[in-house]
Amino acid sequence: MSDRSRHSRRTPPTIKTLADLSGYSIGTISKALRGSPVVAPATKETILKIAEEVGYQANARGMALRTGKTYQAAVLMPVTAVSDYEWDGVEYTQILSGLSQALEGSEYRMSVLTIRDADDGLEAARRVVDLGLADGLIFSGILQDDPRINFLVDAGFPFVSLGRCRRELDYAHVDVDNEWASHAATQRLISGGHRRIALINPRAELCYAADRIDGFTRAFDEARMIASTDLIVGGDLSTRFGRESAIELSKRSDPPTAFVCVNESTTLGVLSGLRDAGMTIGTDVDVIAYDDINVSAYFTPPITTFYQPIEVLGRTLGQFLLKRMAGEEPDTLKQVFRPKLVARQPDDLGKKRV
Amino acid sequence: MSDRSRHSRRTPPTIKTLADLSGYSIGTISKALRGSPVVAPATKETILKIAEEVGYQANARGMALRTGKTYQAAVLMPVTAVSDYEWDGVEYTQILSGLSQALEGSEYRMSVLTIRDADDGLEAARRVVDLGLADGLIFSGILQDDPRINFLVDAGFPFVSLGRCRRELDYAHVDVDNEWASHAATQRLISGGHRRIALINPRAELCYAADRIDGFTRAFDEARMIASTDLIVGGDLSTRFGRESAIELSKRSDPPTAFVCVNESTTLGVLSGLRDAGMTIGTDVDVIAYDDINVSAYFTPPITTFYQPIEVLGRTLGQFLLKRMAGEEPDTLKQVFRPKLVARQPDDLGKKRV
DNA sequence: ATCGTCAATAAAAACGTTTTTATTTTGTTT
DNA sequence: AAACAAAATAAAAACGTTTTTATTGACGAT
Repeated sequence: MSDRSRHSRRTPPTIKTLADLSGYSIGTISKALRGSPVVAPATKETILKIAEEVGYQANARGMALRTGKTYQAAVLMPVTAVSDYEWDGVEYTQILSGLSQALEGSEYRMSVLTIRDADDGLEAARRVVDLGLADGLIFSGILQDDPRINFLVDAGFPFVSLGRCRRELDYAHVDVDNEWASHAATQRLISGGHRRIALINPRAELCYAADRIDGFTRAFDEARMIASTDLIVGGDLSTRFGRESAIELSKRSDPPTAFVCVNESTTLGVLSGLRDAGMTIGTDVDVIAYDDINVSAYFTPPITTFYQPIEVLGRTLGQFLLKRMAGEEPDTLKQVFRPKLVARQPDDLGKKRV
Repeated sequence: MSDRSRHSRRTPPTIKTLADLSGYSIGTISKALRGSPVVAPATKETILKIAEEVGYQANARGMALRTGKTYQAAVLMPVTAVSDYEWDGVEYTQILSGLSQALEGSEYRMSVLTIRDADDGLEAARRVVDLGLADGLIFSGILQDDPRINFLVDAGFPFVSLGRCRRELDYAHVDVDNEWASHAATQRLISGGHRRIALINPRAELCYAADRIDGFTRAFDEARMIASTDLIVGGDLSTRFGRESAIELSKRSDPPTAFVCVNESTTLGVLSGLRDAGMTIGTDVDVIAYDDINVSAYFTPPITTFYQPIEVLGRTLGQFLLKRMAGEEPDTLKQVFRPKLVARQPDDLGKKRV
């Protein structure tokens, strides 16, 4: 044991080692290991046994060179240059975690490329495709007309996006039903008697910003009311943005009585801003959030959220990507998740105040 | 342009293309590209010009096979199996971000391997070394006697750890001065008149748990007081753990008047737990935290923290790893950061209550 | 003039696979 | 028994590099 491990550290066994040991040629060894049907069952068994014995592990670099594959799945992870803005991207831990679960059994590993913005993302996607850095790609932060999607569809390169852009293209994706969630949150507040509702939204270029506005206005339309579109703000999803937005909006002549927030980071900021503006949650104002890292329950006070475990999205992304890399067509690889309502407040202040 | 790009999509230029185009042999091309001094300056220039013209990019797989290098830096990222526990690991986004900044100019890319616990981590480290999955390794969550460090030092494999174990070994690392931070926090509370101070700590196996206890007790020792070691609790660093600990500790016959928390996740939980226990921060109890994702300012109320941008740790990890992979010895590649005190509360309740 | 030295380059080997093509063996058909 | 097909395996080529070894030509010293 100690002897073998010492030997194997010296030079790990290759296909050639197996050839010498078994007497078969390296071609036959290769076929046996890959389970090709042309090799006789008895031979295959012998070879596998020897491979097992010497602890043979295929050399990824050799395979990569010959096949042109990398056995890597690349992920584009957004990072912001602004350094005092650190909640940003926390959900990526969950995505990577889910992704790695999906990739677990497969022979694929995960490679992370960081990007600063969408242009940077396109650049990275180009590198992945042109240099063959990976066999498949995952990314998020989809724009309304996302250049990465256009490029990759055009190049025929396997990818799965978290989010969908608004162009009619056939590609694999996973998404949260933002239109639905935003509609449900807004509707809940309208039912609670609210008329002036603020929507704390992502930047307008992002596709799901539009989805959320759609759901928001639909809820008002259905109630035959005028949507408070003047209370929609968009920005980076930082805690600071949430805080500043809340303070700003509260100062208006006709301020909101309720907030719909797009993620937990902004929510924390909104709560902080409202506190400073002298507003008390549940007395002066209601807040509904989208819960991305499951800590809304611990906010002061706990607030109503829509919850969708991001890890599940990550896992689905991984499963879809594996299928896509195996050659499956994108048309069946599309899934939109509906987050679950977790009601922690009545959210009916609107009634009480009237 | 369109024509060339179409051509390059067909078959990207290789060293052989350059050989044909220039009339030199592939060996000379290779040497010219790598800047070997044996090739004549004029020749080198010609070759580089042609390479530029046809947009030559070295094939990573070919290089990898020949050199045995992968040009990948692997990161072990911990993920927990428990799914409703999602704050966990948020700081990894920052680490990856910093790391990628350091790797930016280099030819190295970043590969992420997820691990469930320290054993899993050792397993992953073994795979990286034995299969040559990467040229260097980064990991955190160091145990008091960490098997990964022992293994990698023994194998002579380049790595940098975030955190240091307590064994006398020579290896590159980056760390936060937890002993100092914990001491400073405790001392501040003692100066504020507190005697019964709780320490919300990580699991005891983790090396920095011991560091924090050391600093905690040292502060008491220096004040010639008995440390409230009965108020030290350790656990996973979840929000739930913070909350449950706070509730539990508040119920004791001799409860703490102050808390020192190890990260923001537990802090949020502690605040939530204290609220439920009917305790008001700044009136009944003081809390000092270690700020990892820069949101403590938005807590209710904002609390005093020790702040160390994790991205900086990540960047340093990357810089050290590059040097280590370039063959530099570990003895100069060691750095311990002292977090910065951000005082947001007087933390002197102990005086007022007496 | 001849020999070695040096510089520049070419040629060949090697890294570990997979895949294509060639060869051998076995069994079946006539 | 000859011819052929099928099955099993061997041999060779290829993927794109780097590195080692060989070759060529020019130059200076004898």
